[in-house]
Amino acid sequence: MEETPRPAREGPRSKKRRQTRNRLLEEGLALMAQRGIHACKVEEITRAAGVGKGTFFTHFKSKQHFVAVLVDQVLNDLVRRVRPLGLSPTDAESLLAGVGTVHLRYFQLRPQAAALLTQAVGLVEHGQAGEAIKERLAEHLEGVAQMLLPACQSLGWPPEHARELALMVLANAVGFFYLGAPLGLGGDTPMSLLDRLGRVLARGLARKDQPPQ
Amino acid sequence: MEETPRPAREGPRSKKRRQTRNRLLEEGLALMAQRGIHACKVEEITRAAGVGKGTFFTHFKSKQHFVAVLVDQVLNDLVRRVRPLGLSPTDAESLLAGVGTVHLRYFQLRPQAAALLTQAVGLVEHGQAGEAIKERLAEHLEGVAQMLLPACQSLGWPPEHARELALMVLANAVGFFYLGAPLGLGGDTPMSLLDRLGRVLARGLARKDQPPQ
Amino acid sequence: MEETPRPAREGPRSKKRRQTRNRLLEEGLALMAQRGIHACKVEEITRAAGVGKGTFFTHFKSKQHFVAVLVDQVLNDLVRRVRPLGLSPTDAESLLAGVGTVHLRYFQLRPQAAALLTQAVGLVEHGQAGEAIKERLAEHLEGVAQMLLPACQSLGWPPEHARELALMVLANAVGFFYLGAPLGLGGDTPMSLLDRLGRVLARGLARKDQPPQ
Amino acid sequence: MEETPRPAREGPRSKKRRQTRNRLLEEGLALMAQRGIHACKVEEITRAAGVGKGTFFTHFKSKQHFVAVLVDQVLNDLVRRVRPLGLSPTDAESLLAGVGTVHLRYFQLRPQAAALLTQAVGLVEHGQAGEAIKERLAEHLEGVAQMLLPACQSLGWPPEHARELALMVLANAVGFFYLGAPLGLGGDTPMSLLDRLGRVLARGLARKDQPPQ
DNA sequence: CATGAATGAGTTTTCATTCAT
DNA sequence: TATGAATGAAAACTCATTCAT
Repeated sequence: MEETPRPAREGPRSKKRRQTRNRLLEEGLALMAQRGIHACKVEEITRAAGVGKGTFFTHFKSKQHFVAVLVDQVLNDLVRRVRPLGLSPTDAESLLAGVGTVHLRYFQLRPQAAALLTQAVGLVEHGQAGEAIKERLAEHLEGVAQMLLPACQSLGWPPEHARELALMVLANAVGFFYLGAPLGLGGDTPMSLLDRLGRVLARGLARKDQPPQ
Repeated sequence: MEETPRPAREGPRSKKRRQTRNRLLEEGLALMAQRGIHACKVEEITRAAGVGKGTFFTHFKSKQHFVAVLVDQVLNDLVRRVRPLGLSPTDAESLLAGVGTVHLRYFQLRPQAAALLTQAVGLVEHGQAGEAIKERLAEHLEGVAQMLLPACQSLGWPPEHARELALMVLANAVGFFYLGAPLGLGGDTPMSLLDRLGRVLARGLARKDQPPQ
Repeated sequence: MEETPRPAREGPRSKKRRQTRNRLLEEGLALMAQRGIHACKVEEITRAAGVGKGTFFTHFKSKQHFVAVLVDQVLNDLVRRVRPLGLSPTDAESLLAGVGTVHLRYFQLRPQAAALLTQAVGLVEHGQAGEAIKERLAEHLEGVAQMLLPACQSLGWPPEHARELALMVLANAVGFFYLGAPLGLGGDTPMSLLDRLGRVLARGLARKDQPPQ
Repeated sequence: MEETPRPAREGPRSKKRRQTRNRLLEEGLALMAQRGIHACKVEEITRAAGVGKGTFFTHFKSKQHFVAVLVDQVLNDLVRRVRPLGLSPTDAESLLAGVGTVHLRYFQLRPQAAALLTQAVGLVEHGQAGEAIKERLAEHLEGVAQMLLPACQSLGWPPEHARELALMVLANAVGFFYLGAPLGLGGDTPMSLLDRLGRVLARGLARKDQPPQ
């Protein structure tokens, strides 16, 4: 992932080439999020990027691989904000709250990323690019789960289900903004409320369970 | 929504016709969830339902309308489980916890429903059927928001943002199982953990905010 | 081969359907022979047959399968003329001469068939349809070889190389008219000469070898 | 034909350039014979020759012209073996037998040449390069026909049909190895049998025609 | 000259939808 | 009403060819 697909060679003079590639990714993310992965045609992307149709396929083996690269980028970007939280040691609740809040803020500012991730999941069963997406997603969740692992114990959450915790955090944020977007919900939610939602998981788990009845 | 498109009259004698329609919806939901709305072809659905391809279009104006009907059904079904919680008065936390838990349980048992709702959102901008889906979704959230309204006050949640609360509950459940499914997450989560997650929103909100530091 | 590919069911009322299929094959053979298999586009064939482009693919899984069916037809047709010669017992030379002459006459009258067979060989390595073509061709040669088997002995031709004999007869005729066509050769060769050429293989083999010099 | 297209002058110093050109032709012949003229992409050829894609077009005006050059080369090569037979005077039968045998041997050793010639015929109607191929082929046959002319009389073959004789000899050999190749026939035919086949035309024609029945 | 990045015309194939039977 | 044959608009992708470096 993330490397040039056809010929891996990246000449030094081709700074322009990389710029084109980035423009394609940028415009592609925007268009796919806006109109849907399927409704968005390759030619639209190239037109938006100001290059010929064929150019797309010199950068990406297929439309699906393009999506896979996009997913990879988004997750890399996301993890860059999340990881730091795991480095400075805090109590379990603060850690989880931080992670939740960062997720919500991230996708509030980038509803495109939420749209992309959600729709990309639909490709997971189709072709090798789909497989790549699936693996990347699994890897990401695994990473976040590792981060949350220390918190599990003090929250009384079984560590073998840490991945579900990570999933819940992601699904929360992604789902909220993906479902909300077309309904005009989520985008304008005040940050104070959003933060409160972000902390909710942590707080809810932290509170001592009363006898379940 | 929910009415036969071409001839609006639903003859009482044609029980078989309704059966066919239901079989189409049933198989369609399964196939669309499994293979994706786009990858699932009309002919696959009719074949699975044991009818000719043309029959599909005597029941549904288009493939998109079919999806709209499916969405309508799913939301009707969901609301049928949720509504009762709003009728017997309880405290805010219990109400919200109940709603959350019901959502999670519902979609754990029906990952198809989660897949359908998520993918249907991608159609929202396309055509009149998309519009219908959007409206139905908005209406649904509005309904749940109404239900949660009484809880808002005691939780200190601004009532004009009740819809966001409803959205969060739905997004939680739908996202968790839709993203989790291809990764093998969520489906096997023990009910005890799931319930804990279901209550999390309620508990997290209920807990008194300490001074934010 | 030779059967409807997608859905094998052939309703009784659809005589028209089979007519369409035949028209496609007919026009396809003509166009492919004239302009080359590659240069001949599917849409040209359907246009010539007076049907929509999509119709082609309801009859044939792909363009290559179409060619495979065509090859099958041509070989069936050819064998229908050749086989009778093997039934009435004659001497080796007459048998071989007859087979050679029939081949030449056949392809003189049907240069399209020669063009098709030749070009179809070029597809042999590509895809499953290519495989089918290859097998059909092998089967055909095997059949002719069987026919020629009795003649081998009296001609002193090793029976395990009977297939080469069959190949030579076919290659002769096909090559002659395929290479000759664009040069204006072959088509007008008087039948008397053609027959002489047809007998040539038989006579040449029949003649006792003098001590090789 | 045979001259470099863009700049017709063949600088004496650029030996390397000619080497590159030859490598392209060599690899091109091999690849086109192996995978088919159409399936073989320009880039494959340049890659095999170890040069950049653009280089191809500095040597050849187009892919089709490349094929034309290849055809020209093959025929030149072939004629180099055939011509000597016409110089030392022999009887008609020996001449024809020699020509036939040389053809068969030539293409048995060079199935690539057979494949190329056959497929090149398919280009004959397309573009100016096709025209060039056609003319080169006609010229070649004319040449061989001239060679065979003296034999015609004593064989009782009408001299105005000498070109058909030449065509038959070529078609024989080319067809045999082109059709045979994918079926595994021809390549291993023992030389003794091959020579017998090569002489067949001569012998068959030489024998006095009995009253045709 | 050599190169490989860019290009877009061109092709096969798919599939929702229509409609005659 | 049910059917499945026919349709053609689309869309991804290919690849010979051009051209700036």
